[in-house]
Amino acid sequence: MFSFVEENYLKAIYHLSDHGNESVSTNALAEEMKTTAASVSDMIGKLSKKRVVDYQKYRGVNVSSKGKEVALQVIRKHRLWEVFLVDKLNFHWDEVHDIAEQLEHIKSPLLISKLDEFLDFPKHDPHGDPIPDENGVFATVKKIPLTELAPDTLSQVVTVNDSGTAFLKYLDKVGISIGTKIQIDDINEFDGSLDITINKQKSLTISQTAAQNILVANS
Amino acid sequence: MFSFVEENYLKAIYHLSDHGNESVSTNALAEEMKTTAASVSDMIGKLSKKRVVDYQKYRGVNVSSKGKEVALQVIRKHRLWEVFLVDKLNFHWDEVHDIAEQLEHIKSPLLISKLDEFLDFPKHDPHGDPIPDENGVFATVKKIPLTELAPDTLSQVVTVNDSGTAFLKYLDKVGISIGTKIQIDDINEFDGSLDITINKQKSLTISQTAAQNILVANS
DNA sequence: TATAGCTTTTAGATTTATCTAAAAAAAATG
DNA sequence: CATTTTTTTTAGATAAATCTAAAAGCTATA
Repeated sequence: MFSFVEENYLKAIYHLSDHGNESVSTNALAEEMKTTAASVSDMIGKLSKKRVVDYQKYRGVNVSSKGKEVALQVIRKHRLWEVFLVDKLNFHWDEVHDIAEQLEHIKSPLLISKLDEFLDFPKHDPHGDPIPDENGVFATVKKIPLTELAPDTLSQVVTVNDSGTAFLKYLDKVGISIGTKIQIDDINEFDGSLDITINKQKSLTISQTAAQNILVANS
Repeated sequence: MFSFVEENYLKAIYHLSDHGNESVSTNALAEEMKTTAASVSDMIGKLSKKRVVDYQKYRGVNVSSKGKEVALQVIRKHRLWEVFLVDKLNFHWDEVHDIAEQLEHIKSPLLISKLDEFLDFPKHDPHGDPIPDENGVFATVKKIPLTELAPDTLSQVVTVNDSGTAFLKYLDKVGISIGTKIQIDDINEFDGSLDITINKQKSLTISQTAAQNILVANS
């Protein structure tokens, strides 16, 4: 079993190593964990003894395959709890990180599988980040512009193309953010604008230009 | 702020002292916490310095008014999470204690107030224990036999009178347990039997004898 | 390639919560 | 009421995670 602190280190190493692809320096990890290089050295030694990281002195550190598994389960829990907080408790997506940071350490595989079911097996968190399954596998989804989505198909916003302030401000105003669920109700042929429903609640019309810049995935 | 361990000690002292009414011996507390008297002595000294317990050497310990507040908030969180686990995630009421024991330490007042709302402001947990409000106050509810409940009023099972095996087995079979929400739909005059709906889902008829032994509170 | 400068590790302390063993205080009993 | 028994506290150690300060190892460059 791993302590909260050990889990947080594994998660940080996983992220900083770009999903385990490159090794992480002690200093980079110290900055991420808001601690000193000395503390990081200590902890890496400990994790290495537990065989969850690969480590050689002065050569940086990376997650081992076992460590990657642990990190992915923590990430899975974090993201599922974020979905719960936003979808069920009506938190805004930018308020949930710190709470999920605590909830991710709750130990109970049954709890997580029941939570997953309760949330209807979401594939992305409210920030649009993918949620690994119980085996640590990310669903591969292809992102398409909203203009290419088939009518009456439920999708979820994954990214936006145009990250200019004006566009983001517009999205915020109409209530679209990453993770928002969108369905196309009708296409207005004369100008290509779309009548859509967001989060199964609010209906509105958006221009073809806006729709081209909203990337969605079938959810 | 209090550590998980400190919160657990305060909760244990609150319970063993019968809601703060009598002082608790070091040994009793050691047994409850599954630790040694020496560890308890240490921790009591620490809690005393933080002014959350009243303590004189060799005289036992009790929660101070500040400590009682802390304990009641932890108890509130524990019981709300139990309601969530049973009502929303379909756990059985006897599986939830250990998970709630972890969830009760999550720090976020906003989370708890939103959870409370999401659960529809429950007054009792799935074991029938009352849930203190945000000020640590227990709702005073009067328990009445189901036979005396007004029709179409939502109530919640608090206790049962007849604790014989046969009756408990019957309740289990029809899906009634402590915490179950019950509404009376109709009273059959000729034999006093009741048509009821439980948890806003399932309808059934129970005998007058059974109803007399089910104690409910307006929820 | 020698060395200055940065990174990393080690050494030694500190804090929190625990332990065992021993001492001190209180309670029970003859 | 003295003494045995039980309870409680103190003393000293341990393990986890952290810190500061100093030593050791890399690396870039002059």
